[in-house]
Amino acid sequence: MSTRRTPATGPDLAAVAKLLADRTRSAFCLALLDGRAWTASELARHVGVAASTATEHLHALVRGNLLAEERQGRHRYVRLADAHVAELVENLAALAPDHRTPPRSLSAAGRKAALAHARTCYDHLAGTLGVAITDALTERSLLDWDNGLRLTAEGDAWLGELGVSVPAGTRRPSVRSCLDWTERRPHLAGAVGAALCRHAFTAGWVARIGTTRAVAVTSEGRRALRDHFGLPDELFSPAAQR
Amino acid sequence: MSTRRTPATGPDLAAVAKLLADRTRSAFCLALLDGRAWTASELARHVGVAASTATEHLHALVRGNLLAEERQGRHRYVRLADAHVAELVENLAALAPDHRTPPRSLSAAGRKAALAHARTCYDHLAGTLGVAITDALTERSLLDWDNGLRLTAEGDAWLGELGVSVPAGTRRPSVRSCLDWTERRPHLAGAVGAALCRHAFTAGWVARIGTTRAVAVTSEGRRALRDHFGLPDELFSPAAQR
DNA sequence: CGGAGGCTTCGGCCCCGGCCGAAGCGTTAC
DNA sequence: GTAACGCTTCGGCCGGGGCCGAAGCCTCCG
Repeated sequence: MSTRRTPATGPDLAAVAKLLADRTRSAFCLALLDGRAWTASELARHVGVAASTATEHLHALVRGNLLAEERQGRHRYVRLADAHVAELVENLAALAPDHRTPPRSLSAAGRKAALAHARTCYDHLAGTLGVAITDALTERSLLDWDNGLRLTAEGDAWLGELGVSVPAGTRRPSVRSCLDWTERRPHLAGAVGAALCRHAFTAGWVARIGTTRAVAVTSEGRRALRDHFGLPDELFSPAAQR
Repeated sequence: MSTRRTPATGPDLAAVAKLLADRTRSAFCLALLDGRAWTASELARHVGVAASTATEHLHALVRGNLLAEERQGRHRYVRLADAHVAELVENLAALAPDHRTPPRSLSAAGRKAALAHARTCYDHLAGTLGVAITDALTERSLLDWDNGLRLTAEGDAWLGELGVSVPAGTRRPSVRSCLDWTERRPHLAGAVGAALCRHAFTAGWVARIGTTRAVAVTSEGRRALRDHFGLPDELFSPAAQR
């Protein structure tokens, strides 16, 4: 009965898709899009399933090479296996019908606003902040979208002056556009996006809000955004976050 | 019981993934990656399921906006909805474990060889041919991979001389790299890849083999590949296909 | 050394969804 | 007009898989 099927030539698309075809597992991946490592129980609590259920799902995702795991003592940390997986998840999210569920409570609204304002998306910056930076770079001709996204020569030099070093020689595209679902507009990803994000953290421009993927722009950050990107202070003042 | 779950914030990734999480549906999409429109019964026969089964799957894929359909008399033609979907399917295939099932028969081996040799991949050229063209463009500095894939100024001019017009002003990236599963190497996709493929067909460089997505390089095609890309004749002589 | 907490395994429940064949409808071909 | 053909709907079968709680293991902490 089961042998009726044709011998299944080509890659087993369905096997990968099946891993993401479950609300719980996809919620895990969406959470992990922040690029950090989560423990199994954090994820379980986050999506509201029993620990045993989370364990099984995580095993499946790790076996399928979508997640990488790291054991530390009694904790099991998982993160997205690589940038390819992150890109796949983004792709799926972009094609998915967005529910746009309105927040149920005041605190949820606050959390949502903070997330929309500035957050990490895998390894780069997203939200209003990410889009604003991307727009600023475009306006100053450091990025060029006309013939497919690319970094201009000026952009390359500008990065150097800023002291941002982009790892070279990898297969990873240096600039890539990432469409996120809160802004519905593309922002800068790829190796340059990641380097810029790293720089923003090490230079103290931004800091994580608690353990979420939302980030806050510091006062140094506001100064840097004004000086280096020409972005007005008000845009990222604490008052603007609410 | 079902209301225990958290209210499902964000896009419904799983809904899209579920559409591709079935061997039959994913086989449909893989077949449709050739960029052409297939009838429902063609697809049913192709993957070996009953017509009624195919109907239901196709409805699901159309409702999920992964496929577009077109009715003509008693036929129902379906094709991938757009380039985004094609890209998603490719992404999934790239992450999937490839079975590399050896062909079961001589004719199957022949078909497989023809496919590996030259074929369409959604709307651009793939297989040995696609990779060879991409490599030739790279070698002549018409494509630049160093800072993310981009078309160089020379490449832009070269396309114009060749008489290939690339539709401008769309959101689609002009050049994009596509990793296909037979070559395991990237080849040229995006708007330029599509335009080049269109040109190859209209200029009579290549022709479809029957109704498959495999294509044959014509004698004019071999001449053009030599003159314009510096590719040796032998590479695409009919004898080389086996 | 004992308790707490994180993770895992197992058994059992239940529902979802993929499959087919039969029957029916509409279009095309003769 | 009649026959063939493509597609669709429906009912029924069956397996896979997602969920939980209980019990157990291992690590960390006091």
